[in-house]
Amino acid sequence: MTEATEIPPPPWRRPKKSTRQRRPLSQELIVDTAMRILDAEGLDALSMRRVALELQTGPASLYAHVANKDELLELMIDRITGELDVPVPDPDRWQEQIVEAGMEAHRVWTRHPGIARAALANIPLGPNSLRYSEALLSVLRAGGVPDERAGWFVDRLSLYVLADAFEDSLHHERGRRTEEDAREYFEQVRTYFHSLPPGRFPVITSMVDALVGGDGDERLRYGLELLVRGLASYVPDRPGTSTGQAG
Amino acid sequence: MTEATEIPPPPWRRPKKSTRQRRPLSQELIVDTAMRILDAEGLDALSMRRVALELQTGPASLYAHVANKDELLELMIDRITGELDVPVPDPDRWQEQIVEAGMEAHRVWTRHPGIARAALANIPLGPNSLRYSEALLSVLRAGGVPDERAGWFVDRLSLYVLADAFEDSLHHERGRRTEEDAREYFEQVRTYFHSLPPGRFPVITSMVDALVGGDGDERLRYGLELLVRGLASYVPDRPGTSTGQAG
DNA sequence: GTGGCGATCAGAACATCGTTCGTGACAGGT
DNA sequence: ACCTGTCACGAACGATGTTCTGATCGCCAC
Repeated sequence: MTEATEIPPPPWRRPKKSTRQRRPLSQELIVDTAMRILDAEGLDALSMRRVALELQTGPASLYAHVANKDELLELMIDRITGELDVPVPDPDRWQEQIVEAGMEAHRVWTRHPGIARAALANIPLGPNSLRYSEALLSVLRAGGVPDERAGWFVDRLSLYVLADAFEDSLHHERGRRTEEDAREYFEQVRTYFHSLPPGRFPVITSMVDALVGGDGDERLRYGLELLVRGLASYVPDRPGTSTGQAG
Repeated sequence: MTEATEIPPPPWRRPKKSTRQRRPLSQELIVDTAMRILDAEGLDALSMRRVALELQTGPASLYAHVANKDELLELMIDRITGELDVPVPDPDRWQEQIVEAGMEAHRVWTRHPGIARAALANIPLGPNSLRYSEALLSVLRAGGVPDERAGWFVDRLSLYVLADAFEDSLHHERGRRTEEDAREYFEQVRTYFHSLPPGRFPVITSMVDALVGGDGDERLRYGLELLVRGLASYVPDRPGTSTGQAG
């Protein structure tokens, strides 16, 4: 009948040393709870009220520890950035390392659905973000990329990765949740392309398969490879190294 | 006392031929009004209530002509896509043409602040979008890009351009509106980078200028050039053509 | 000319949201 | 033992998108 986890402590059993009876409610606890909601139900379900409810309190209580929802999101973003593994620079594999870092970053961002949108709103300056940027720049420098090219590259790279993650979350939001739904949606697009008048759209109708083929991961990787190969075209040749950029 | 624009027509002066006394309220009129609000005050100010208010009616009236806000946004997006100029394929200049097309698309999207976010949510299939994709694919085909590469490329390209426009609108939303604000913000970031401990962030602190230099347009163009040069590395050499992709 | 019908309009309401106001309770210093 | 200031939180404010329910209007058949 009674739930073991819910009953309040008996009044005669006052905790000694004046431990607060009220739940101590800290910024960290709020972020914890928000992360749990985000991961389980997505950004749409993450409201201040929802977090407060989960903590069995009112919405106003949160504002003592967090300025507003935007600040809460920023705190969450830096925590997520801490999940990113940073590669150890290997001069001979810098292109693969960048591509793999991009793939992994995308994996991490989509694991917390919708938050990528908030990550686009600011230049990431938290400690974890700095650590991550430092690592990527090290990989590029080891690869012989000139500084002026490398600096902007990490900016463009993370913009691209975040955008793809955000796009995924938007599609998710629009009902295309499972891999099956996505396939079905793509199939609709394919048949629509096939139904177009070839006279007016000669190119599209002649390359439908090239347009709708491939899943999200393949497209993501392709874009990363475009960026990296583009960057490689700015790298002066080192003796004894073949970058394979003319293919 | 009485305002000339507000007084109703006198009852005895009934318009002939049964011209509707009520404003005829059509889908096109709704999109017109929504575009006006969007351009003047941004996506945040664009609510169904605001559109209805502008049309001197209630919010519910709009739903007879538009399924919901998402559909209204889609209609606006296709109309905006119609503003995009399409290049005439020139095989010798395809790389510049793609870069310029990207720059111009970004200009158009940022002219309607915030709407890029909605454009990311769906594969664009309206008539204007198809016309635009057809044109870009023609440029790529003229340049000798293999179909499998070209198909995904337009997808990645528009993702990148839309993401940059969306990012701009987010920064705009966060108060960094004028060119002056942006410069000030960048200056803050520069001094923050300079204040970092060089022991822990040797790479970042040694290339601050390369990180924070340049304005939005330069960065946008750089990313476009990365993508195009990356794509060029997949294009088989044509005799008598120098693509300049090495160094 | 007139009656009726279907499309169009719009007021009110519902369930949300982020955020703020004001009040209450508790802890620690004096 | 009182006082003070910080923290907690119910209630409320002004928004939002959308739906329900009538009311109203124009057109067409008769």
